[in-house]
Amino acid sequence: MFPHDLFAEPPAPAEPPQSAPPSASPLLAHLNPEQLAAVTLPRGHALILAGAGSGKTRVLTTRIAWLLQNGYATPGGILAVTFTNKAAKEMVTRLSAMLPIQVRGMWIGTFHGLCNRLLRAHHKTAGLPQSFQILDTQDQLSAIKRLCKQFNVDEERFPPKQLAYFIAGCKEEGMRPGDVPAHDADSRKKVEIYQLYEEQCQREGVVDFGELMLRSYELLRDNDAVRAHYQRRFAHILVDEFQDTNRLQYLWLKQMAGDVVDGRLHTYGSVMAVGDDDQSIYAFRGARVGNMADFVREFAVEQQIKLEQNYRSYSNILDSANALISHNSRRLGKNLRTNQGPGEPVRVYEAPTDLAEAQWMVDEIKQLVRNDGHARREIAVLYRSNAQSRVIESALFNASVPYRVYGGLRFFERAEIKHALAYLRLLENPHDDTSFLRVVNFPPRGIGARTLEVLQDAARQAGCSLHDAVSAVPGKAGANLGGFVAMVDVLREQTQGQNLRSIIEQMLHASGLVEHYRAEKEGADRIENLEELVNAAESFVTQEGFGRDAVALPIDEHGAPLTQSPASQGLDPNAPLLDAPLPGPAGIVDADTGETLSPLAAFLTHAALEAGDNQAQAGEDAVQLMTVHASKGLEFDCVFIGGMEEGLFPHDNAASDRDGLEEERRLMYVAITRARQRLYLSHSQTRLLHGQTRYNVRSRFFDELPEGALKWLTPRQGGFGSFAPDSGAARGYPAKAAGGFGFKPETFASPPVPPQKAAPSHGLRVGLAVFHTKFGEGKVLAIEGTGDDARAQVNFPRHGTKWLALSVAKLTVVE
DNA sequence: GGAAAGAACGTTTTT
DNA sequence: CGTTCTTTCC
Repeated sequence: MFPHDLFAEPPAPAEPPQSAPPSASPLLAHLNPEQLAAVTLPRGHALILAGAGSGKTRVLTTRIAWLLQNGYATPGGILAVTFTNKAAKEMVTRLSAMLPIQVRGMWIGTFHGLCNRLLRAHHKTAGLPQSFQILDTQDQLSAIKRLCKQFNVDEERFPPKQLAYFIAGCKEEGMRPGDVPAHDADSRKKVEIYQLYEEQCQREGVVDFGELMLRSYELLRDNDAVRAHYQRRFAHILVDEFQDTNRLQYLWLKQMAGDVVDGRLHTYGSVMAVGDDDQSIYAFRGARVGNMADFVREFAVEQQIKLEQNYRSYSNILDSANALISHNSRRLGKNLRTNQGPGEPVRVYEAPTDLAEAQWMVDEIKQLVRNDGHARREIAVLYRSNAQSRVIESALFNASVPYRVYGGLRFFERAEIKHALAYLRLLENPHDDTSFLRVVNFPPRGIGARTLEVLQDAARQAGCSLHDAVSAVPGKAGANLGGFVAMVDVLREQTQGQNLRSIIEQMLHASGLVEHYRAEKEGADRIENLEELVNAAESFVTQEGFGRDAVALPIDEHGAPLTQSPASQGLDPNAPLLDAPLPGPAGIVDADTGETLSPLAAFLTHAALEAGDNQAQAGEDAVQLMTVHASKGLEFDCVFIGGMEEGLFPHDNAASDRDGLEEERRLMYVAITRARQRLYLSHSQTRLLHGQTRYNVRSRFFDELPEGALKWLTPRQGGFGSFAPDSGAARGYPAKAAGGFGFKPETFASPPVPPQKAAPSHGLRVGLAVFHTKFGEGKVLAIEGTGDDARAQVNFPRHGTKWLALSVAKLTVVE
């Protein structure tokens, strides 16, 4: 443990000056005044509101470089947290380009990656085996399903997916089963399952993503010596994408930064949080924008800097983004500006069908490439939901335009890779029942559901893992099981002490995986992936990925820093900074024993925390297709945003409450601000969704864009556009039907919707104003189905958007 | 134990 | 409509 008196106080770093020094350093050249101010902030907590395209990452990395270069911080004193591995990598890359310093001593990584380091280092204190395995979302779900079967949970009433969501949600809020308020029978049952799930994970030595965060939070909270060590160590904590932090991550940061005494937070280092409340688009998975306000209050933040200069887009695009987002209430307030001219207008296209919309996109894309010389990789098509990509893909395919779809399965999530990893995990930890069950009969070796039931019963009776219960199963089934276990056990023996490559190769052979896929018709790709796994392991060992982890824990058994880089001795700004290899063994070090994590365990950790990228291959010149969410942080010369329709964007499931609608608007804001030069928005009157044709009105977001920045490529028709814009109250939208039909859809070429196969008996049309006895006046947004099944989506100013069965609801058309 | 037919479901997603 | 999971049947 860490006796307090053994903490050698690090040499007091010089205080950052109260006023910024002249930007003589080349580091600070080309920064605008706001950026410069942020980079050279004096000691103390700060919130940087960084608008889209305002040089956020640049500020963050330059800040770190500046602190180091001027001796205000040592590499060991830096903690920089991001959300994605990509962002962490980029920070490291940029930093190494700025300073000839080894970035190894710094803790730069994702929340989960850093939590993993903490837990490996202090696994005993945290109550975990040193080589605990990490469950990804898939693994977690199968663990829950298994639990439900074992305890006869009614999966109708408690769908495992929902339970997984519930458990993850609890952990994100920092709640253990005992902390969850449970007033009704249903929630009590859920909490009970949560409790059982935790016991199961603990027994098997596995942790899920939420547990990684929660467990390390508790480690800090409950262990004064550990907490004190890190608090003293990290003089500068920097957080990227702060608007995306959930409650638990905020609590974690607070523990890292200081202690609450008498209700007031006393901190050691300085926390710099960088974020943009307007780009908060992950509330649905627990992100709390409110953390920004809480941070300002609880940390008594005095320095708030807004980065509002945008270096990305022409002003027509930026004005559109600004105008749109101004319709949100509860903003911290920020307005992007640019020095560039207006640029091209934002083009708006209305298509009769989703097919036609896609065709229009393809035509425009071809022109952009042929006439304007844009690279295809600089053109992106963004959409709200993945289902929309299909039509666009086929249109691009038919026109032989190369394209690439982002998202989908990543490398380490592929079934064959997960199987291989399961075998490897069993080598590390035979009691990992999730992995056991995954591969016990894959490739098939005559172990069926019946046998496994018997085995699971036996294991439960004996209170042991499946591995240990195998001998309790009699007969031929038992023999088969015994064969499997023996194979894994022998493999473990044989590969002891061997290098990673040879371990994996032997596993692939002994498990029969390769042989199995060789016999399969579609197996060639899978075998290729398995070979790629060997390569991935190889490069993990040799490349810097493992090198970075190698110094994950630079402290010895007394808690003193192990890092003997010049940095930890206090940095001489004039001394040449060395990039010498660090002393000491490779691997993550145990804080108590000095033991290092085996390369295999480290690789498995890497596989769980970094699912591999699903990026387009560099060098490939293809049009980029992705969801708006996936586009965050990226930028393109030309951006198409399709499906700009009520029900899609804003999405049905989000448009009913104000918070949901505001998040949709932020999503649209993110989408718009991806574009550098050209922005194209489109919507379609009809769209095939779930096998049914839907009739959609164009999105209300069009009415929130500045008319002067837009160019309508098709005549505007009645719809949301003809209503008075809302007067602040999001719920009051659309205000009323007055003037809504000044334009007669019939006067234009496009057919009225819905098409008149047989005149619908209800006499409703999209866009009509209707009256409901209970909800009052509303506007028809969409109509689905025919006859008795027909239903209409109606927006009522005071009751929100509702789907009404026309055979039941009493609707009258308002003249 | 495995292939084939049927049912269910369909916002966004990183770790 | 298309995918994925489940059930069914051999």
